[in-house]
Amino acid sequence: MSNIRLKDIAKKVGVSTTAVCNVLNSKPIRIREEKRKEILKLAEKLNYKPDIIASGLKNKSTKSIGVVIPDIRTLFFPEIILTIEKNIRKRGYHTIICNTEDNPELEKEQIENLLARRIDALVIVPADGMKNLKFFRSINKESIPILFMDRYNYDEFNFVATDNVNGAIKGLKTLLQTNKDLKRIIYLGDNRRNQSLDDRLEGIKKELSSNGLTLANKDIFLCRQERKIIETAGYKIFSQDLHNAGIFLESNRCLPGLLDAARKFNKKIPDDVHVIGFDKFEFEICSAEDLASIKVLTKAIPIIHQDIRGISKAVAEYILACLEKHEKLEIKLKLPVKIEIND
Amino acid sequence: MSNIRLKDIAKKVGVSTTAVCNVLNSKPIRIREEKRKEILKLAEKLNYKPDIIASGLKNKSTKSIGVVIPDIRTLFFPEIILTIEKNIRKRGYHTIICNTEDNPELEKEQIENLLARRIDALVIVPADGMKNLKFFRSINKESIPILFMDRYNYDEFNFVATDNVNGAIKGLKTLLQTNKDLKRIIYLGDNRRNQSLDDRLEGIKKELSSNGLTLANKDIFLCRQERKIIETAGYKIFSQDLHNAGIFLESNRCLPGLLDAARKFNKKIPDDVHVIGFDKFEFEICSAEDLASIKVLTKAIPIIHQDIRGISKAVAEYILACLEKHEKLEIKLKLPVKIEIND
DNA sequence: CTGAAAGCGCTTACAG
DNA sequence: CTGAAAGCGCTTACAG
Repeated sequence: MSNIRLKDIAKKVGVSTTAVCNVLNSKPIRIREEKRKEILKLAEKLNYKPDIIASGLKNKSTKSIGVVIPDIRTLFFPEIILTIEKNIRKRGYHTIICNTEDNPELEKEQIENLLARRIDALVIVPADGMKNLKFFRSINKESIPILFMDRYNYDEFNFVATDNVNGAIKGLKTLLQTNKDLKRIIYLGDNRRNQSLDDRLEGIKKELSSNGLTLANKDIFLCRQERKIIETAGYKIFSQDLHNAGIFLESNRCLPGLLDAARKFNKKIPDDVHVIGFDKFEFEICSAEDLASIKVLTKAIPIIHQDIRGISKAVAEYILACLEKHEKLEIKLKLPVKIEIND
Repeated sequence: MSNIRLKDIAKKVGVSTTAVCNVLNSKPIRIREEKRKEILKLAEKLNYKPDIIASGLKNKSTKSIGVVIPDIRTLFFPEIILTIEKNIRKRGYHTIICNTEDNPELEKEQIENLLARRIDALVIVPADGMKNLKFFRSINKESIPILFMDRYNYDEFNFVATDNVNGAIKGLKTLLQTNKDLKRIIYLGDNRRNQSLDDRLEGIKKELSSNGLTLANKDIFLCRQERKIIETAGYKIFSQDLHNAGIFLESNRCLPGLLDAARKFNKKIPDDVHVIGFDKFEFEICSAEDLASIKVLTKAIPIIHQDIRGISKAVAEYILACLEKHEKLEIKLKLPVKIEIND
């Protein structure tokens, strides 16, 4: 295939590589029309593809965007990445995806590697509560645009994310409407905190207080997001009187564990307690227990959907705009959620 | 950060870039020990990272592996990619992932772009029944190792995949054991065929014939893998007498649609008919209907698991071996499945 | 033991 | 209008 170089085409047509390069990159025509056509035809015929590595070395642009995420095995990130990819592909850019396993050391290693690959821009979903803050500060001085996604830090960095405060508020409002007698919220979330998650918690507190209610500390359950551990937290929840209570899930990833717990306590959702949470969820049905747990649900729960498409598009557009203008534009974008009520 | 070049270090230490390059790449020591240490210390201090692009241009190695898959939004591929990545990262390699949307034209475009990026090796899950066969033949002559994954073509290309014939046989055996009266199999699969899927079909035919049974043509349902369309196919299935019949799913991706159909016909699984299929599946519960459909299952169905970890590891090991030996080794690997019976 | 020089393939400022 | 030459940063065969 394309081991064809500019030089090869130049030799065959009998012009300089300069000429060929100019023609193929449609630089102002400084060559006889006849030669120009000949070059284009030959390039076509030989299926010439410029060596992106070589042109990258010269141009300081590799036409690639680094995307650093915690884990690709989710519902959330593949969707986002696919959309980003689609949007930047048209302009000749590719993504290089790196997983950090939510581990700051690996994150640093991955980012350093991406920088050594001379990526043109960097999109980061920072690991573990942004433990690499100092490192992020240092790379933020780099010349390439750096954008945080999904998780953020208000003041220092550019970001595109969900409006988590208002998302949580909207979710809680839905819950309050469904259950007029609601007097108490139980909050179930992750024990690894970051600004996005704290914002959800804050939203709940805020909206409760506008309703003359408060979120008791004992009603905040933060634990590692593993099914068994969530189930254990669920025991504490379901052993209480849940009359007039509702459960707010920081993420619906909590749901399988919560259902496991409900099943053991013979509770039904939403019959015994109303639940709402962020993000769509899928239930992997691999065992009799899974099947039993799913039957705890007598109605689908309402879902707070993040605007995945909106986030992806904003990210792609921002990156392309920066690269086009050769400038690190400013962006602090928080996108609204949509509530899906599943009746 | 690292805009530090070899030249910079050389200048500061007072040696040639050659010397610095040799030291940092631990080439046979041809330099005073004292200088060597000085170079290493300074590189460390300045956090020198060699420019992978520049070294790539010279070495013809970019330390990156292209991975071309139909769609990253599945359960299957993210898991595989993550494992491949983990295994090649140790040796300094990265993956560049491309989605083809199962579209041969896009696939060709993506691969050409990867080649222009001078990737060191290419892993392909070919789109749409290997429509790009000719193209694959032409790139297979390239100097870099090319490996097919998951989907294959027996004779021409190297591959790592599941042993689909025997996987289907094993699955059918399980079904026959569960239901001793089984006399008939209904096969539900994809209408976009490829060797992997044909092998599953073949396995079923083979095993049926060893049991003195046959797969009737009217019992083979091949359709587009969309929930609504599968549901319609399901109508035809469930309107029949399913006494002594079992359903074999080419992929459990069919399951939601099949459950939708079963629900409308008021059938239960496995009470009314036993089902088995390839791959684990997740059910997205977004509506009352989803919830109703899931309740068609009174027991979790047995699952034919592909050896995802085995596939990923074999892929990574093959690639690394080729790159180490500078040779395109041969591999035609079919890995056995595992049956998970969910009691 | 050490370094100057050429070269990977593309690009561009500059000289004709 | 056209092309020779220098350079991106790293690497290596070669000359000292």
